[in-house]
Amino acid sequence: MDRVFSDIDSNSCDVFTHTDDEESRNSVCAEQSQKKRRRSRARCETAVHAVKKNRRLKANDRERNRMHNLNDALDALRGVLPAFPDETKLTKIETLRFAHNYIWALSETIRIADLQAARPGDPLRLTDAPSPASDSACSWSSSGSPPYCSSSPGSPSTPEDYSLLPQDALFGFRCFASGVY
DNA sequence: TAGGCCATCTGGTCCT
DNA sequence: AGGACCAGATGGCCTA
Repeated sequence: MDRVFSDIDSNSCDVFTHTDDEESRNSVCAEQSQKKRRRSRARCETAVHAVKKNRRLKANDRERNRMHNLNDALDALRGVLPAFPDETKLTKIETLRFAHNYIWALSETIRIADLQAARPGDPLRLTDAPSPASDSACSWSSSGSPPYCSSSPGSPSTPEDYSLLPQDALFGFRCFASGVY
């Protein structure tokens, strides 16, 4: 902000410094010069204000557009996530958490399918599943939002939960992201 | 009415 | 120098 003032002062307002010596030599015109200076200063200040205001408005506009782009991306993300017809729109944080968990569920689906393909006829054991996320890896946000697992997002917390995988898990993760769990 | 969510404004910092 | 990004502040709207 101070940069704006210095820019103006060093360009359009430098008349203040350049006229000082002349005024001291011509005392008759001192009062007139002072009035002139005050008017010039007032003009400069309003000009500075206008420049500052204009830059601010432009910055606000860019910021608005940036946030709109961000919201468009979130809408696109909501669009590719499974949803029920009568469901209310996911909030921003829910969308991000659900997407996180959804990706995890899909990768688990692929992994289990690969295991079954590699060992046909061999029933999948719980020991084949990855270690469930420890409770310490999950945290509640201060706002009371649903828990979020940083290590293995949305991964079931108990071995029994793996019975949900893979298809049923998607519903569970949705509820998880929405705080229904 | 309190709390959650959201849009917007704003000033600071970093990057090109 | 100007734009992008970020975080804090503020006010409006909605719901339990």
